[in-house]
Amino acid sequence: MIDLSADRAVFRQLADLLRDQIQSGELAPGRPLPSELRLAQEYGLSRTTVRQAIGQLRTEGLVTVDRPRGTFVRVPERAELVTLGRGERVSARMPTDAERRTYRLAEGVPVLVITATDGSTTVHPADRVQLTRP
Amino acid sequence: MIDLSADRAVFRQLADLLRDQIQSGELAPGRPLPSELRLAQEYGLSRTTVRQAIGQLRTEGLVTVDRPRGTFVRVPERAELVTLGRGERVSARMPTDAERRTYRLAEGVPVLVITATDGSTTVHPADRVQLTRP
DNA sequence: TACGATTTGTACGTATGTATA
DNA sequence: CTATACATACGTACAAATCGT
Repeated sequence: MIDLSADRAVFRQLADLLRDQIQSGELAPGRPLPSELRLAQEYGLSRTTVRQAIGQLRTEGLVTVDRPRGTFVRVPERAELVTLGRGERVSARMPTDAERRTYRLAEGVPVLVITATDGSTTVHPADRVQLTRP
Repeated sequence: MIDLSADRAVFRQLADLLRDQIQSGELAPGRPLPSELRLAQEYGLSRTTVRQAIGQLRTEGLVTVDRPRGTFVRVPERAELVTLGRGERVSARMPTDAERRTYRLAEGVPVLVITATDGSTTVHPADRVQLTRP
């Protein structure tokens, strides 16, 4: 399970375990993770360490927190298709805290930035938009 | 500066201050942030709280840590142009921990995922690739 | 309505390890 | 060799919101 003497940090090992359960479907989208206290007791860790592990999964966009109801496996959003115009360029980056609030972005969700030929940019939440080239 | 009685968490207020200094150019790319201990003393906070603030900026991709040299304002990478093929679709997401290691991605950097018409996908670091539609 | 239990968030502290200058 | 700086991991305490009784 978790090897205290391993090179890899304990909280990363716990994140790995939970990520595996999510990606294997053992923890399906919408399902709650065990509470932080539960995980701490289960694995004999401090709550701090458990929170580090869950924090890792949050930054990866794999789980969302509904405080104080619990932490849940993220349910994929329905993505809207946006057509890319001729000459437009696409990049992606993480939003700032302010952008996250204005776009109501969940944690661990990047934004797609489209730059038009005139230099103007538009920003799209990456979990709700997919770009197409017709 | 920092208002302990404010609604906004102290570590978020500190993150806001530092982010402002970065975005205004007061803290230019490549420049080091004050050390965690320094910031803690400067603002009368615990090192834990300072680390939370810096952690926020790390997830936003604004700073990188070169341990134990210090924490630095991220220097933008030179982006390679990748042409988008007909019918291809683009999305973005955060990499897992394993992907970050394989692609040598810095923290807070998303990946661009291109899905071809046959369903195959290719992954590009979002800080080194920009997509074009000719 | 009221209360208590649960759960996550914030903030503090300590100690130790590791790599760099 | 020493000092510095970030990483990990433990602990405590309290706040805030939700939920069931």
